[in-house]
Amino acid sequence: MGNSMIQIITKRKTREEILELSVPLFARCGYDGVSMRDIAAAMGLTPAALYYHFTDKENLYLDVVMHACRERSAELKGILDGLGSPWTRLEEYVAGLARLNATDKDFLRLMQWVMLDSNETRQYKLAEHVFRDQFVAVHSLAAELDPRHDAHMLAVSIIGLVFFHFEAGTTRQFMPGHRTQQDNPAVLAQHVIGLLRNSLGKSDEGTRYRTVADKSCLK
Amino acid sequence: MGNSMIQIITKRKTREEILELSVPLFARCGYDGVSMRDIAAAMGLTPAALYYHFTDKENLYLDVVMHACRERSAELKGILDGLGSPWTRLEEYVAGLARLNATDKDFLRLMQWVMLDSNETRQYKLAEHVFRDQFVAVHSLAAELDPRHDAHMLAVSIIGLVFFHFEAGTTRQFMPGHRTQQDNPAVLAQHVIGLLRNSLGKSDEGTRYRTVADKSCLK
DNA sequence: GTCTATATAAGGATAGAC
DNA sequence: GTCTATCCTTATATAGAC
Repeated sequence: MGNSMIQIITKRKTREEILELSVPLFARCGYDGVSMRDIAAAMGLTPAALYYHFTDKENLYLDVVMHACRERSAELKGILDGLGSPWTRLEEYVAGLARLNATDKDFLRLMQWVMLDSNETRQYKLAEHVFRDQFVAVHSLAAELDPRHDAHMLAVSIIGLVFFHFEAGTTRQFMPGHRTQQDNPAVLAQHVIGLLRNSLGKSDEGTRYRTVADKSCLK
Repeated sequence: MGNSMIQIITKRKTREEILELSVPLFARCGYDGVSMRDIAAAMGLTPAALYYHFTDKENLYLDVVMHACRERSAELKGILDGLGSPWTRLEEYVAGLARLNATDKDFLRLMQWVMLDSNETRQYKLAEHVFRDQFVAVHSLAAELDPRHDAHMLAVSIIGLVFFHFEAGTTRQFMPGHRTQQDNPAVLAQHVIGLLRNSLGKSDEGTRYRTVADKSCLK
C-alpha cells in the first residue's frame, strides 16, 4: 500500500516532467514536427516509456498544451477579474499580455499552433480549454469600455493588437523601421493603449479628447 | 528544336498545375503535414514524377508559397501605391485585406505557416518574398497618416487588426458575442477604420473629433 | 514526362523482460 | 516505471525502364 503510493507519486512526477519538457518542443515544431522519439530523447527515456504515461501522441500533445496554458494565463485572469475601473483593467491587461508574450515565446507559439490546427475536433477542445475563460473576461471588459462598439469585435481587436505584434516578431525584425525597443512589452503596451484611448468612449470622464495634450502615445 | 520547345511548355504547364494544386494542401496542413505522396495523389501522379519538376520537397514548398503570394497580393499593392489621400488609401487597403482574408482561406493560412516556420533560413526567405513589398508600402502609408506615431508599430497594428480577426476565425466562432455578420469583410473593415479614425491625426482636415457625430463606427 | 521498383530512414505503437 | 527488441506504416528520394 505504501509502495503503491510511492508509485503514484513517482508516476505523477515523471508525467509532469514530460509535460514541462515537451512544451518547448511542440512550441517550436508543432504536432507533426515532433516525434515520440524526440520527446523521449529530451527526457532521457526511451519512446516506450512515454506510453506508460500517455495512451498516444495525440493525448500527450493535448495535455502538454493545456498544461502550458493553465500555468501561464492565471495572472491575466486575475487582472481581468480585478476591481479597478474598466480602463485601468484594460491598461493592466494589455501590459500583462504583452509581458507574457515577450517573456514566454513558447506560450506565444503554442497559441499559434492551436489556431492553425488542421484537426477540427482537436482544435475545438484546445480552444475551449485555452481561450474561452480569458475571452469571456475580455469580452465583458470590452462591453464595459464602450457599449457603442461591438464587444466581440473589440475584444478580438484588443487581443490581436498585442498578439500579432509578437506573432510577426521574427519577420518584423527584417522590415523597415524596426528598432529593438519595439520588442519591449511596455513600449508595445503604451502604443496599443495610445491607439485605443481615443477610439473608446471616455467622454464621461472628460478625457475623451486628451490625446492632443497627452504625449504618452506619441513617439 | 520544335520538339524541345513543346517539352519546355509541357513541363512549365505541369509545374504550374502542381504549384496550384499544392496550395490548398500546404495551406491546410503545413510543411510537415503534407507528404510528397499526398501531393502526387492530388495531381494524379506518382511521387517520382514530382522529382522531375522539383529537386526536393523543400523547394517545392518554397515555390508553392511564393507562387500563391505573387498572385494574390497584387491588388493590395496597387491600392497602396495608388494616388488617393493617405486616409483613402488606408480605408481601401483595410477593406482589400479583409476581403482577401475572408475570400481566400488558403492565403490566410499560408501566412500563418510562414510566421510559424521553425526553419530559420526558410522563414527568412519566405518573409522577404512574401511580406517585404507590402510591409514597405504600409510602413510609408503609416508614416503619412500620422508622423507622431511610430510608423513601424502602426503598420503592424493596422495589418494585425485585420489579420488576427481572421486568424482567430475558427476559434472565435465558439466565443461569446459571435455573429455571422462579423465574418463579413466589409463589417470588419468598418470596425477597424472606426477604431483607427480617432487615433490617427486628422486634425489638419478638421475631422479629428468627428466620431461623436459619425455613426459609421457604432454598432 | 511519367512509370515501376526499391533503397533507406523515420515514424507510432506494442510485447515482454527486468 | 523503464528497458530492449521489434512490428508495421509512412516518409523522402533515386535508378532505370518506357
